[in-house]
Amino acid sequence: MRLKVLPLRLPLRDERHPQSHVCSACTMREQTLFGALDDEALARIHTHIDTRIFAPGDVVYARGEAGSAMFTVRAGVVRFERVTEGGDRRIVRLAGHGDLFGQETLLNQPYADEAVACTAVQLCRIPRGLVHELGLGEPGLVRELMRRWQQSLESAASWMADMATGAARRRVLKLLAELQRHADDDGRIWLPRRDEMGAMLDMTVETASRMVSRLRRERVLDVRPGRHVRVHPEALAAALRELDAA
Amino acid sequence: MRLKVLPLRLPLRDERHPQSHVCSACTMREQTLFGALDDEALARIHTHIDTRIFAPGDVVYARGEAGSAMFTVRAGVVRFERVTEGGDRRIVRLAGHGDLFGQETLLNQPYADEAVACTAVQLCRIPRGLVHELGLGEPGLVRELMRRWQQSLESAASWMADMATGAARRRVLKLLAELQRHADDDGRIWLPRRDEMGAMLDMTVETASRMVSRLRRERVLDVRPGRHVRVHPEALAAALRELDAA
DNA sequence: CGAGCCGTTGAGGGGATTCAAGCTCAGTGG
DNA sequence: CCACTGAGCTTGAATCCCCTCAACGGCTCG
Repeated sequence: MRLKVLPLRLPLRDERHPQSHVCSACTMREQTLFGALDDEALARIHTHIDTRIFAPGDVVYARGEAGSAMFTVRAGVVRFERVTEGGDRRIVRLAGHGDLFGQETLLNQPYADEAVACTAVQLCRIPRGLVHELGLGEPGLVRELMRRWQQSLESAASWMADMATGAARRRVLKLLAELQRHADDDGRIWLPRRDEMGAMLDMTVETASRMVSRLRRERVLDVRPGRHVRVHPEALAAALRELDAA
Repeated sequence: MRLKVLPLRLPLRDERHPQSHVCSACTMREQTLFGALDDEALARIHTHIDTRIFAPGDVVYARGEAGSAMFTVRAGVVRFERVTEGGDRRIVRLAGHGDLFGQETLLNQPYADEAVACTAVQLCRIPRGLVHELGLGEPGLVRELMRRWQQSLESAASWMADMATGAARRRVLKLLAELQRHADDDGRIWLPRRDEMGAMLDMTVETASRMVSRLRRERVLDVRPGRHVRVHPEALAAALRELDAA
């Protein structure tokens, strides 16, 4: 999956333009944390927000790391892992376009999970100092932060209900439905490696492979060369309906 | 499990005492949302916080309900359920002593899960108006709120890693370890009904029963008449270690 | 071109579910 | 007082789904 860098009307890292200009020109402004701020508030920002690119498999941060920034997903998919006492990793949720993560840094807490890029990923790195700079006095910002926190919580809960419940086939179908929400503009989705699917759905690579193969035979999944993967939405919906009927 | 009402130095609902007196006398003050507030701030509270009692099985609120309050657990255990499209319920996490839940009401959102009392439960009902009354200007309160949100998120993620991973025996052992954290003063724990364990751990009642029976034979669990259940901490720890070794 | 990673498929075994029966116990009403 | 009932728990037997172990093919890369 190739990364399409989202357009900014102004160049990044251009010293002639303070951060506020960059943010106010951001194509995602309405969807992000600072969408709630007016230009006047944005103008008070001096801390630097920069855009960072990660390749698939890159670690954004490690669990337990004492970072000092949180992140907004501009493009791509990020996963959050932790390792059980038994020693095998488990993926606890995903983040996609518009999602905020790493908020725990605002509380001076170390990161709770390991964040890993699934696809090519473009992130905005938001230093925690920036939020303090604006102050928690900015009510719009506070509210927006809370909204993000609740969103993460909701995402975790529904991940629990969808990806950790029922037979292997059901879980794989639910995962595909979720991945479809993160599809790119051409309708292509990121299909995890089989061992990654295993870590998400608590199954072996072999089982994951069998499920995928079967879904390909059933024309729910269309895997074309070069990791161009497509889902047939109707077929997927039909398969899910069929499960619920039983 | 009988509910021991936590002592308050001042009576509840006594009109002669404004809310601030009740809160400042609260035996849990340090652990709760308003622990961060000083007496001066507390004095500004006029909205009424009351204590509510629920019996096992009582619904605190339903999913989708447009409530107007959040809750702090003073005593007992609360569970959060949702129903999958297939129609079976799934418990996504628990809350115990000191935990805050229902925060989404601050965002004017309907409750995300159904909240049900597991044991006898004593809650503080905190109307959302109260937070607005204090204003989001109170930085200590905002920070405390964020901390709670992060706590819920962490709880959901670790629930995912513990209760939805591995073989049935492992999941049951992890559940017991979690329940032990919510033990009462006498060291007794709440042992869920078998179908409730099923909803937590995604297994059938029969499997849950078999696992419990086996743990009783192995002297990890001590079930005495009248729902007085005790865990042998060392035996439990040993059983968990044994799993991780394999 | 061999090495290694990733994916796939098969065979066999084991763990969880399914189906079924019986048990305990609290509540109810004769 | 005790039979009756139903809910919750337990146990057994058969089935099935998923894991384990194993082999193999395609692909990339040194």
